[in-house]
Amino acid sequence: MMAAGIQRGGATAIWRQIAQALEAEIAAGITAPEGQLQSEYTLAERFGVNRHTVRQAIAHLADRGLVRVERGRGIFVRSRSLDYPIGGRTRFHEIVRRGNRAPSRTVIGCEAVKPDRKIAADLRLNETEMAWRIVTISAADGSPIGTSDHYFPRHRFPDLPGAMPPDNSITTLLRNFGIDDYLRRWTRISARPATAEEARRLELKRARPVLVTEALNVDSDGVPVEYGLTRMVADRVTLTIEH
Amino acid sequence: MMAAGIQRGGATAIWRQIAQALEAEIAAGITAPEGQLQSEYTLAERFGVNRHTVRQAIAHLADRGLVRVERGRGIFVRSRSLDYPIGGRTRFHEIVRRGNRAPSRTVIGCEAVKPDRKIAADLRLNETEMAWRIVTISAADGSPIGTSDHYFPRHRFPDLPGAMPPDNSITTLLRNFGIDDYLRRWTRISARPATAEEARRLELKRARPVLVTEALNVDSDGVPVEYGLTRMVADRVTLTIEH
DNA sequence: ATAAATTTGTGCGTATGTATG
DNA sequence: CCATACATACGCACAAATTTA
Repeated sequence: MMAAGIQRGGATAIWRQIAQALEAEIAAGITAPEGQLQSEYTLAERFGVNRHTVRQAIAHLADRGLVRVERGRGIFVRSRSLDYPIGGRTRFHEIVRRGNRAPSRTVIGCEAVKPDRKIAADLRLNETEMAWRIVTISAADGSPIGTSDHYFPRHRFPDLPGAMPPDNSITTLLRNFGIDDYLRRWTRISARPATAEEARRLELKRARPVLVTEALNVDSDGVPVEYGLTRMVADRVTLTIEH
Repeated sequence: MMAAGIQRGGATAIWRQIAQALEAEIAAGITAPEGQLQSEYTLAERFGVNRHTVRQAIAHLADRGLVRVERGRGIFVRSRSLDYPIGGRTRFHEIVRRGNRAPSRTVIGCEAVKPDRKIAADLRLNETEMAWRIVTISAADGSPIGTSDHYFPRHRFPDLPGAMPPDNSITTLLRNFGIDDYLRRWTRISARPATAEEARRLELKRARPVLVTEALNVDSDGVPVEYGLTRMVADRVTLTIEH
């Protein structure tokens, strides 16, 4: 039984000392984000205490959002999530760069479709008009952040697939059609577990929750130019809004 | 085998006709929100098609968020979720009433606590200052929408528990302390599966996702008066933001 | 497909030290 | 000094979820 720096009968409770020790290890990067901690049993042995005492410490860390406990699997370090400000000018590449991470976007599909009624209404398309749908995966430092369906009115962007810039930036794409600036008019946010397909795209092992955001972008005249349906990995982003 | 209005070899695929038929039934309220659809096998028999064809239709409805498929349990109609606008003046009671539903808030806990460092910083409290924490459950038409931890600086609200209005409205509570108006400065949004305790409070059967929102409210002088941590049932609300 | 092993969740009982009245 | 309450800590047993063999 190695005490491992634990002081019994001192002023601070044993479980608090353990919580502090584990927090320090996480802060120091000894246990990486999304990495797994030792099991409760192992930690109890290591600190020379009962498993309940370790559990008390872990519960405290979980409450504070530092770790995530999964029954039957283990204890995992929560990765510091990307701060994703949503506002009138929301630009994926800018946001990720501001978080000191490298943005990238992959196009996994591009086709002309007859849009859903609701989407057509948002884009002010009539029954016969078509839309381009571009399906993408966005990542920060290579780790997938979200997958999006972008809809554009086809009549305004005749050869959209050919105008796609190398970095797949929406901002650059719209600029190629003479739209120098665009604004986000509204955003709707909900959440649900990822589907199997989404889990595959976003490199999730299980059906973790995704934040589902719908947003409408308009040009400087207020005319809709893009409708986007994005599913973001809830564990990897925090949406922020300044009012 | 009853065809039940299905046209074979027509212009529209059979699965689309089935999807439309089911959508119409949901819209007409024949299957209530959160109610269970017939099983895939039963539907297949009813429409006189193969179960795979029904599955195609159901998958389409699930994609559009009209139904939720739970393996081993069945197909459930998603209840039309409450539109919850988030902005500078966000008031729970007003929002729910605007959705033509009856708001209610239950207090399940009220105590003086030493706030977390992060919360203390947001409320501009020093190490020694205490905060009131009021734990509530908010509901629309009796159906729980979310559960919140509200933090208030104690020095500014000496006898806060005694000043709680009958309807537990935060707006009225603050008015009782001379704060006629307050504004939301920012909101942070993430999502995760509900904990067991949250599932109990929110009347969820399993760990469905909750939208976790943190928000800071300030008075007309910009001084923080309330920090709120709310966990909302993702299936029952859609957050909306106008930019 | 099944079984075994691993890991967390929960409950009960016991014991100790500290603070309060 | 005693009674009570509370937080802390340990031990054992089993349930439930997940992974591995």
